[in-house]
Amino acid sequence: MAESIDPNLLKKTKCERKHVLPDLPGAVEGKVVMRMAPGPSGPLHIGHTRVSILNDEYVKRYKGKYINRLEDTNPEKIDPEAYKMIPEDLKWLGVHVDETVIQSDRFEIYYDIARQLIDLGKAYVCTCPAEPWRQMKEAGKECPHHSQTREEAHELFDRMLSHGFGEEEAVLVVKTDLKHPNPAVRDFVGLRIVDSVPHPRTGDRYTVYPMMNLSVAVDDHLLGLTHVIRGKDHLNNTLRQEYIFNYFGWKKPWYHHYGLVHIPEAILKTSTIHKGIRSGEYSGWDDVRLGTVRAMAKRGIQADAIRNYWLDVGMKDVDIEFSWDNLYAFNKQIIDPVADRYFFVWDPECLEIVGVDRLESRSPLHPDHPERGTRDHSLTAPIRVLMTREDLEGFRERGTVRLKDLCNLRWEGGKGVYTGSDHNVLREGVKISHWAPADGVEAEVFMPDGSVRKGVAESIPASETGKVVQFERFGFVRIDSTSPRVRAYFTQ
RNA sequence: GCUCCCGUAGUGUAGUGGCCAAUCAUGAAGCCCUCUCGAGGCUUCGACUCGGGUUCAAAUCCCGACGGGAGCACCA
Repeated sequence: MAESIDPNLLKKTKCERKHVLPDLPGAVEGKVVMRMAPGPSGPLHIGHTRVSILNDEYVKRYKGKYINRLEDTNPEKIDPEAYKMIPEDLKWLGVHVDETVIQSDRFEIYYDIARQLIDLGKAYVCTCPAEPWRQMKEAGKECPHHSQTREEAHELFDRMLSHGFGEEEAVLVVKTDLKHPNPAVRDFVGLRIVDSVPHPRTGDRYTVYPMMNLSVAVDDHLLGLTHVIRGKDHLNNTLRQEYIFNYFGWKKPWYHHYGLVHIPEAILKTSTIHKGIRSGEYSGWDDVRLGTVRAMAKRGIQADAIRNYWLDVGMKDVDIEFSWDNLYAFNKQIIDPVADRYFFVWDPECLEIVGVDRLESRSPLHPDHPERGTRDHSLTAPIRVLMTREDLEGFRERGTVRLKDLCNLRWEGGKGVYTGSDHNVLREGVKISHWAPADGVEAEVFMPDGSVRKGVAESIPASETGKVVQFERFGFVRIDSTSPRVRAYFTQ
C-alpha cells in the first residue's frame, strides 16, 4: 500500500490550503443565472475584477449562465470604446460570458414597466425642482404630485416621452414609504430626462432614461437572475429595488453584498484617466501606472493571480484593504516556475578583463529547469563587460568578484584580472555579480511609479515578447519588445 | 442628523459555545540550500476593539460603548 503512493503526492506544495467559496443558497446546477453590470465609462479596473470573478466562479461551479449587462443609462458618462474594451477585459480575466445585454436596447421595456407602476398606483410624475423635493423627502412629507391620479400620471408620463418637458423639468418617481426610518430608501427617481447629451448608441431617439434602481430591478427580473453578488455599496439600492419586486410579486434573487475594497495607491477613476490620456500624461488605458485590467496585463500580472487573490479574499462582508503584496505573491507563484532568466545591468559601467583571451559563458534559462536550455556568450579579447555601478564599486572595495557563469576576477589598476572560472570561490566568501556583454542591447524597464530604469541586457530572443522573464537580481518584467532595444514593464 | 453593514496579527483569511495558551497565506527578521537580492526548506515576530452579561465553558450568543465603512443623487 505505502509503496504504491506516488512520491510526488507526498511532496509538500505551497499554498495547499485554498479557501473555498461557500455554496450559494438555493443554487441548482444548470439553473443559476448571474451577472456583472458595469457602466461603460471605461475599461475594467482592478476593483471590477472581484465581482466579475466571484460571479464567474459560481456560474462555473453550477454550470449556469453569466450575463454581462452594460448599464449605459447615463449618456453623460459613456465612453463608446468601453463597449468593446469591457468584453476584452473579461476575456483576458478568463471570465466566460454567455450573454451580453445592453440596457440602451431596452428603453421600451422600462417605459412599459413605468406604465405598469403607474397603473398600480406606485409611481407618479413629479415636476418639483430637485432640491425642494429632496427636502420634503428628508422631512418625510409628500410632494404635491404624490397624490396625483393614475390618469394624470399617465398623461404627464406621455408628455415626458413626447418631449413635452425639458431636462430636470419632470421625473417619474417610484413610491416606497416616505415614513421609512432610513432616508435612503424613501421614494426614488425611476426615470429622468436627459436631452442635452445624445446617447452614443441611440442618439436623441430616447430622452427619458431609467435610473439604475429601476432598470436593475427590471432587468434582474426579466433576465431571470437567481443570485446577485455585489459590493456592500449597493445595500441600500437593493432595498429600493426590492420595492419594485414586491409591487409586481416577482421572485427575488438571492442577494449577497460583500465588503468594500479600498485599493491603496491606485489610479482608478475613469474621469481622471480620461483627462490624463487626453493631456498626454498617460500613454493610454494600459499605462502601467494605472489600476486598469489592461495595465495589469501589460505589467505581467497573470489573470489567474487576480482570480486566486479574490478567491483567497472570499465573500465576507467586512470592508478590506487591497494588498498588492498578496496579489504579487499569487502572481509570483505562477510566473516564477516559467519565467526565463536573463541579465540586465542597470546603471551600467564598463570593465575590461585582462589575463585571458577568450571566455565562454553558459547559463540556464531557468535554474530549476535545466532542460529548457541555456543562453550562451562567447567573449574574445579585448574583453569588456558591463556591471552595475554598485557592483563595480563593491568589486573595487573587496578586490575580488565572481561574474556569474563566467569567471572570477581580481581588481588591479581599474581592470579585472582573470583568476579562474571555478565558482567554488563563492564558498570562500567572494561576492557574485551579474553582468552583460559590452555589446549587449540597450534596455529600459518601465516601473509602475512612472520611472524608467535604463541599462543594458544580454540579447533576448524575440520569442520572449509578451512573456514574463526574470532579470536576475532585479525582478520579474514583462517583455514588450526585444529590438532594436529591449523594452520591458516591471512586474514585481 | 437619520439609516444600514462591519470589527481575529501590518495585510488577507480559517474559526459558527468546549479539540483555540487561535489556522493558513502574505510581510518582516534570521538560518540552511542555491553560481540571482528569485525559488525551495526551517525558525522567529505578530491578532480575537473595549466593557458588561448568559453559560460549567465565549473569538464564537446577548447588550452597551468605541472604531471603521456605506447610503440619504434627476451617477452607477
